Amino acid sequence: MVDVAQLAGVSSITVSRTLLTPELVTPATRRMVEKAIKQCGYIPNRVAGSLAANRSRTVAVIVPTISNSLFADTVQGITDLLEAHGYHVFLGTSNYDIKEEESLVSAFLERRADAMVLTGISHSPTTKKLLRNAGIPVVEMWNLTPRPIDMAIGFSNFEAARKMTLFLASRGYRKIGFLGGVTENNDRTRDRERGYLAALAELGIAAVENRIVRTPFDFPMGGTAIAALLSKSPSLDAVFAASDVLAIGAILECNRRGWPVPSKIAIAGMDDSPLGSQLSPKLTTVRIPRYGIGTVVGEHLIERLRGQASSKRIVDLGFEIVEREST
Amino acid sequence: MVDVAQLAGVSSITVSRTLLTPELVTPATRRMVEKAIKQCGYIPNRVAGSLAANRSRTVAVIVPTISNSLFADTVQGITDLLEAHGYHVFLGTSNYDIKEEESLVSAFLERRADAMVLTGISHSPTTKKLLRNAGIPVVEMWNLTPRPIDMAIGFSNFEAARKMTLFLASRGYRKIGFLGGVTENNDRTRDRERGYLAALAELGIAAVENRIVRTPFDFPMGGTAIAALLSKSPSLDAVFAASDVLAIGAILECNRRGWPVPSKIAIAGMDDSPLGSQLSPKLTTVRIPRYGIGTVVGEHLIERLRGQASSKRIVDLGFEIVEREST
DNA sequence: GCGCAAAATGTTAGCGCTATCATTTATGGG
DNA sequence: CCCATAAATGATAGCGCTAACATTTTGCGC
Repeated sequence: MVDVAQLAGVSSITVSRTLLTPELVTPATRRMVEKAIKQCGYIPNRVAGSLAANRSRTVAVIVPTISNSLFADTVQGITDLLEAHGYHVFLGTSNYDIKEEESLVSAFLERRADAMVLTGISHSPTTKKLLRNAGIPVVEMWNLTPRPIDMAIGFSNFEAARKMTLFLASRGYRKIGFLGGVTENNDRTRDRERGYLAALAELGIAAVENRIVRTPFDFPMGGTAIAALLSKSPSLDAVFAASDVLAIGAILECNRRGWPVPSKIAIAGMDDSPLGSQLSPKLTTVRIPRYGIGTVVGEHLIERLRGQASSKRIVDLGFEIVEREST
Repeated sequence: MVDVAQLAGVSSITVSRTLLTPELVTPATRRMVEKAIKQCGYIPNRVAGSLAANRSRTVAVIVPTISNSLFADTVQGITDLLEAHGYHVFLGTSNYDIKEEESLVSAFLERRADAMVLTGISHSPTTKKLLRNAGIPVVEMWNLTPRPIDMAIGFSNFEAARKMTLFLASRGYRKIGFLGGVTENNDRTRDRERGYLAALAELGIAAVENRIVRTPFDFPMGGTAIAALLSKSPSLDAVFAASDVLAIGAILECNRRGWPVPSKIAIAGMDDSPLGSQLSPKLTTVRIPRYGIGTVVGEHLIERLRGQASSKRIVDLGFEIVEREST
């Protein structure tokens, strides 16, 4: 930077200002400096800048996985908004493990991220403590809680599952099974299971443990799980899967076995992944504002990073049941 | 850090050493310091550390997208290896746009990443210049080139497509269409198209432009594209899709329309995405060492970051044709 | 207990930038 | 043309850490 300054015949602080606050520099000077920067091939050192300014212009986002494209839209939404405001988004994946999440949070805090976005509301006590002490904006997304660390932006996974179960009942299905995720450390899938059970209770249908299967989220497991479910409870007339991945795997397994969907067994999913509408039969599911969560998270962070008190600490973005052919 | 040092009754450099090179500190002192760290809730400032040490213990990885789970395994492979060696992986997505890639490269260089991993071998001239001048290890992955910026680790997309086309011919198919990606800025899909054409030439089959459709990689486009292809060239007996996403979309469309696969039309894909083996019919495809690419990239980077000259600058990890039911 | 090498710890300077305040230069009204 | 004010630029210090070297302590053979 000193080289650039000399070449442009100004002091280094003017170079710094040309980069950070060009409106404070006379256009003529600015052009000189910009020319010198190009000539030197100067690449600003943001590590030094972050240290001096005590801010990194960096926001960390932690999602459980990127193997499943579920969170990709949300990350895109966050990125689109924040990059437009000069922030850089760093992505980490926790593999649905709160210990891994904790170590990511530490890593990002050590690198002085200006804000942090987590997926879900289940975190280790250490994670929560670290974030409360960090004094930076924190968003928990994809689920709601009355007592967020700082902000919660998402939708009620409980209500979504409850409504879908009630919807299945309204279509005449009574023996409704549940294909759930592994609930440990996954509050979204846990709330979805709770929603399913709550709906059954409202309907006066007894919950039966062997109508429930819990399995990791991947396509083959969806197939395995529905086969297991129907062999345990052959009289089921519908299955609600806590994730489209499982629902799709289940439909494909039914196709392979020649079981007609929905006449033998109705299948509903959740998340509205793009593949669902391509299957035969097309998948009934719950649409979630995946990209919207991202943009709203971004907007709130920008507000807070500008020092404004955020308008709302808890934002419910809702969901929508999409009835297609599989129910 | 000064607080920690005082509390532990040592100098700050000892605290630093306890964190960086604990083997240089007496166990007793180490325990004191660790206790003091815990007591203070001290979080090391790696921004300052990076500035002082002139290294960030950070590796940047740029992939085209995370919406398609294709690259997720590779990223996981890189991450698994590098985290084990104390490096942190930062992920960026370029959306198949070399200008976006360029700005990501700048952003990562400004943050002084210790190494950089790019997907593919097509980059803007500025990107290449920046990276050559940066003096850090650079890997281009998922494709090969005789003249990499620094290292290339992947497989020959050309050969993979050529072999698959020849394979289709060996099964008796002669009128083979091609479902390609958008070749602009995507060297992998471009090489795959070239491989398809080279195979046709070897077979003495004339390439026909209306047996080729190029489309963005998503499931619905696979369906649209195969319908378009068969309406333009109804006599096709096979289609080779440059990506499983398209092949899967195509098979689902055939299922919807009641077109039997492979008896009416055979369909082959490439990438071996997990969904392919769940479809009816199961998808014939090319298996690619997705995770393996990641680990090999990681290994080579570690070597280089330790200052060793890398064993090889170009690594061909190969591929494998997986014949299933769709051909 | 002495001397010496090795191990452990400390001192100092400086990484490259920006915040803060100081200074210089332009602007414009009387 | 002067002075008050604003705009533009500069000097200086310091962000929190580690590299490099300096010093002290320990261990050990004799």
